[in-house]
Order: sequence, then structure tokens, then C-alpha cells
Amino acid sequence: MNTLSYGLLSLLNRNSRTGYELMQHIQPFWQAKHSQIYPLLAQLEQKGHVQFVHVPQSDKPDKKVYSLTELGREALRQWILKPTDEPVTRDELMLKVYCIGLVDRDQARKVIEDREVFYRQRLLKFEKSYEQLQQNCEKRLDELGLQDPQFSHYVLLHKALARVKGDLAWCDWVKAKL
Amino acid sequence: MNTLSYGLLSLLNRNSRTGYELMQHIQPFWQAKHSQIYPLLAQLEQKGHVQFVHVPQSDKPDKKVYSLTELGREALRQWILKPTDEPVTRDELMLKVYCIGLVDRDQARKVIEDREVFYRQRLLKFEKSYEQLQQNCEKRLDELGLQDPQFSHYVLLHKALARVKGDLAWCDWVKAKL
DNA sequence: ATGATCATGTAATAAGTTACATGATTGT
DNA sequence: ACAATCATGTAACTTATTACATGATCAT
Repeated sequence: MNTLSYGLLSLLNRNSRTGYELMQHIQPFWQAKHSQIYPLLAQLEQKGHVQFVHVPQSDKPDKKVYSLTELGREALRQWILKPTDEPVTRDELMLKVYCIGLVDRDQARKVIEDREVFYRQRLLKFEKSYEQLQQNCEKRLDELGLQDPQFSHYVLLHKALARVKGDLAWCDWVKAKL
Repeated sequence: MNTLSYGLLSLLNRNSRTGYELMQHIQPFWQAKHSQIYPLLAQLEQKGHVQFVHVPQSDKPDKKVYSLTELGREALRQWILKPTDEPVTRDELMLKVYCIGLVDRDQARKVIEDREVFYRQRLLKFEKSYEQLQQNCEKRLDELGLQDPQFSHYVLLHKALARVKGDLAWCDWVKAKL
């Protein structure tokens, strides 16, 4: 059982989903392609951590809707208590910045500006999610309790938003220096 | 040529280093073990991007000090101009938080507090680097120019520091909610 | 004595990406 | 026409981790 497998169980604890949907929704926390997810789901099913129902569709291709079993839920609880792996970040930009003196001001500026565009798109996406969360939630977000199904989504969005804003501020700060 | 290979060249552009040192110094930007780095250095040497001198040592094991060739420096310049890959972050904690409602308050608190310890250690390490940078740099850090060899180090430390501080603030904020 | 740091390397495995494969619907 | 989205899966390949291997100093 690797981390991604537990990640899939973690998402399924909230909603029953297809492999395709899992692939889309796990992206902010863990980048993975469908080719990695489908085999893992088959493994999890064999272990009895998840089960699926085959749902035929006429307009779109048929799908398999996976759901978490009680065994899977217990595995999740055990996993949470185990020591958490250190976060891994691999950012090509940081490696480029380390030798940015090799190119001239304009070229250096462009490297940063391209990343800024990427961060701004992310910010928009996260802000959209934030609005959606507020809409389908009658309570005030900051009053949500631990047991509330929306709670952790809110907590994660808060982190993601703070981080992108920080990253954008850095882009701005460093551009002024170039 | 993968990103890590360019990363090694990027470090070597600043200082000539051994594989062991490269392994240590690339960690903040790109997590890689020595078993990945040594074979890549051999490849880079065959391509003529780096060269090395064998340095015998009496107390410690002998070492190979690698340095960047002009061919390697030119490869770096080309790489900087190519589109930059999106950053990849894989954080088990985020996946755990997504299903944190499965455990009780105290257990949830501990998950966050463990990560807080990790972030605080990082903060200390970065702050130490910051002091070191200030010591062997007669100019004021914020007046450093693009060509200054210390410039990008300062720019990267600034980002790393801001990020850890943000992450710690999030831990604090979320703990108050649990 | 036991583990940590320095220093290099290879072998085996696991994890992740890209490419191949199919096929309908919807929008430009 | 052409690309995008939905939906699943496998095969080939690259990348990254863990384990194996050696061996000297230094601190606890």
C-alpha cells in the first residue's frame, strides 16, 4: 500500500467516485495520471478496501463507481496514526533561478513571468472552489467543526490559497529586482 | 537530459563540487539520493558537460571534484529558455487532512503537531543559511544585482523562508480549529 | 561498541510518465 | 474537420527509492 492508494481511499471516504473522477480530484494534493490510478483501484478492490458497481451509460462510456468498504475505512484510520512522510517538492524553476545569472535581464524576467501566469490560473481555480464551498454550505466556513464533511476541504483550500498568494508575491518581489 | 541533470549543472555553475556535496545541496530544490546522482554525473561526464579531478584523501575516502565545462554552461543557457515544467508537490499530510474526521480531536492534533515540528526544523535551517549569506556578503542583501553570485541564493532563501512561515501559520490556524 | 559523517558505486524494486488503444458526444 | 471531455485499460519507458557493498575517521 503506497501513499497514492491511501489517497484514493481518502477521497472515497467523502464520495463514491469513478477512477476518472478520482484522477481529477486528487490532482491538487497528489499528481497522478489515470494509468497509475486504474491498476491501483483494481488492487484495492482485490484487497477488499473498495468495491464498485458497473454503471452503463448510453451517451458516455460505461463507468465503474467505486466506494469505500468498512475494511478500507479502518485501513485509513490506521494510516492516519502512522508517521507522515515529509512533503516532496520538485520545482524546475528553483533550479533555473539558481543559475539565472547566465541569461540577461529580459530572458530572466520571462522565466518568472511565465510562472506567474501559471500561479494566477491556479489562484483563479482555487478561488472558484472557495466560492462553490461557500454556496453549498449554510454555516459560516470558519465555524465548521471537525466532523463536518466540508471542514477539511475548507482547511485545505485555505492552505492552497495562502500558498499561491505567497508564491505570486515572491514573483512580484523578484521581478522588481531583475 | 532530465531536470535533475540540469539541476546538477546549475549547482556546478556556482561551485565545483563532489557528487556527495551535490546530493546534499540540491535537496532544498530537488529531492534526490546519491544512487541517482552518481550515474547521472557519469553520463554528464561522457557527454562533456562536466569534468572531474580525482582528489585522494588520507583521512576520508578519495573524492571526485566535478566542474562545469563550457559545453555544459551553454546547455544550461539553452535549458533556461525552454518552457519550465510545472512544480510537483506530493504531501501525504494533505491526503490525511482530507479524511481527518475519521479520527478524534487529539489524534488529529498530533498529526498537525508532528508536521509543525518538521516545519520548525526547516525554518531554523533556512534562518541559519540566511545568516551565513549575510556574513560572507559585504553588500546589503536587498541591493544584490542579477550578476552577483549570491543573488539567486538570496532570492531562493527568501522564497523558502516565506513558504515555511506560511506553512507554520497554517498549522497554527488549523490547530485552533481542532 | 554504536552510530554519524564522508565518499563512491551498483542492483533490485517501486513509482510515475508517455504512448498505445478504443469510441461516443459536444462544442468550435 | 478538429479538439475536448468522458471513460477505461495496458505496455513501454523513465525516474526515484531502498537495499547491498566497502571502509576510514570522529564523537558519544
